[in-house]
Amino acid sequence: MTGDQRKIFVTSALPYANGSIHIGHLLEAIQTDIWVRFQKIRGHDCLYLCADDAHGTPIMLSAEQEGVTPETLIARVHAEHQRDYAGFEIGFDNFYTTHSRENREFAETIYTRLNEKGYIKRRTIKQFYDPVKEMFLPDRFIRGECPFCRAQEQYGDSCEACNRTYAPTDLVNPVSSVSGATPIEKESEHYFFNLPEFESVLQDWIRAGRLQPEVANKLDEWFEAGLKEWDISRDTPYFGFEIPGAPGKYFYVWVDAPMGYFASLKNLLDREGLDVAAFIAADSAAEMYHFIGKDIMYFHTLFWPAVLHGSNHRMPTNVFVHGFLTVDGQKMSKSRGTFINARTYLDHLDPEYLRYYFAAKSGGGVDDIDLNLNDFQQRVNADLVGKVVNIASRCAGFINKRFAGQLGAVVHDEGLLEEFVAAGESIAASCEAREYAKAMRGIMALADRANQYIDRHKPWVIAKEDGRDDELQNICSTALNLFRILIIYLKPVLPGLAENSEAFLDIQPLSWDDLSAPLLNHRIKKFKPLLARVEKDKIDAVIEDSKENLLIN
RNA sequence: GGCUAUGUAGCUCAGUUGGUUAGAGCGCAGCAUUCAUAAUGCUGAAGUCGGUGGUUCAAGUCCACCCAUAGCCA
Repeated sequence: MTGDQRKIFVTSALPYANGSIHIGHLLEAIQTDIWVRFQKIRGHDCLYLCADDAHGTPIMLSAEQEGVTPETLIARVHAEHQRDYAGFEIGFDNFYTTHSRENREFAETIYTRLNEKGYIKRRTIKQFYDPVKEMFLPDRFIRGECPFCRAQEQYGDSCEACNRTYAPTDLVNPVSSVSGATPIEKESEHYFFNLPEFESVLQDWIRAGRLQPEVANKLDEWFEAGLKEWDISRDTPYFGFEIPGAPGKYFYVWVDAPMGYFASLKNLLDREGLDVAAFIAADSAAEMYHFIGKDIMYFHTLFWPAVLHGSNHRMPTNVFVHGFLTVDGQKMSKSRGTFINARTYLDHLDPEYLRYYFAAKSGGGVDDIDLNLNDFQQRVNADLVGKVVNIASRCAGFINKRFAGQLGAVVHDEGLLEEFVAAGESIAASCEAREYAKAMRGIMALADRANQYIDRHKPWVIAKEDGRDDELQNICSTALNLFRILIIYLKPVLPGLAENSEAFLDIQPLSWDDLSAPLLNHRIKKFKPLLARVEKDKIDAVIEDSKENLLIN
């Protein structure tokens, strides 16, 4: 650990304000939160921003269906999202909304700059229109027969049966899913962002950045196919920000969504009397990272960097792409009860289990991650309760009962303790690279070493022999110090376990700097179970409740 | 349909630029132990590395095709 303090800001993708947070969202939020907590515990200045993505047609229509204003809807969902994330110990520095004053300012100034530089073009296009509802229809609100395989009830952009894509006008017998009317084609003037003009800038950015190889490969494909202009406007009625100087035209939700990262940051910094420019100006020295799912790469690796560059802002330092979550090897399914909402999980299970399990399976790549429920239970119990917490559990009794909670004065095995401290380097490197699975394997290998150490010295035998009190005390104290080091390493993943452990050891919050200073001659508290085991019936209850939610909705 | 990925022991995953008998954890079996939330330690069984062909002295690792899965096609 050096004195070079980095200035970093990090985001998770904005959840859409039209539904609940589910474990798929949490995969990303947990991966991000672990990284942020890791940076903080290492002494860096790191901010974690997120917000609700509150605009677009689906939200407008949902609000209408409920008979409330979109503002009412998104305020309710915002509160719910905040609560759910907090339940999983996601430590946002700010969780804001794209429907905010700050975001409107960003959208307007960025657009105005792009327009002044000639990056915005206008063109009239033909689009499906619902004559009953009197609105243009997004592709997913048009349904019909697939032109290729003739499957019924397919969306306007692609067929779920044969997986092919097409234009909504190709659908056979199209129907508006808003009103049931047959849509008609209608002309409208749209605004386009001239993405192709940024090709060389983006190529440079990609070469300079350190994108994951899979991501770079995908980008190559898009470059080879040729970049296309991006339609950034939508016609009224639309819930969003109106485009300056264009009455009745609104920014497409994906235009102002990433700007929401900045809005959230600005909202936070304004409260603290700090200037957002230090983070977002073209010459900013701060690092900026986006954690996103593989489905929204295009927006974050092409549109967003181009928009930033075109409007005189800095570009992202990197974009970290992860895969999707499957449950027991399959897509999350409402009927199987594996479409698990954050709230449903929290009703029965400790968030730390999921945090650990996701960490144990995150390799830093774009492959999908499977939540295997059986493996989940066994892995969490074996690793966290059986290995890590057990170290404290099996030594604390001796210290408490025989030495009134007082730790020994001498480290019984200096070499082992040094080995634990030294392992921090590679664990930190893995965390930095988001290879949490590797980090967890390293930590569990240390936990094995600690248990072997206890087995080798058999405190329960020494305890029965006269005149060996110092030895007993020092062995148990050493093991507890090994445990303390493991807790430092696990703290970004398991803040709750860390907090319980700090209370048990009766110490201040641990940080990476505490590694090399062992606890000696120190009085600890009575040991209480630091983490309960995962019970099978609780997992079953989550699945059952997830099925029930299906019936209610 | 095109593209980018993924497919390794029952389960979840590692496998660097191709090179001796393919690794780990969980689970399982046996033994030991009883300090600990039936936790721990030791030993062991278990894989024709998705399939078929090919390149090579040598391929889980390279090439072609095929199959399955995920995402993207703005």
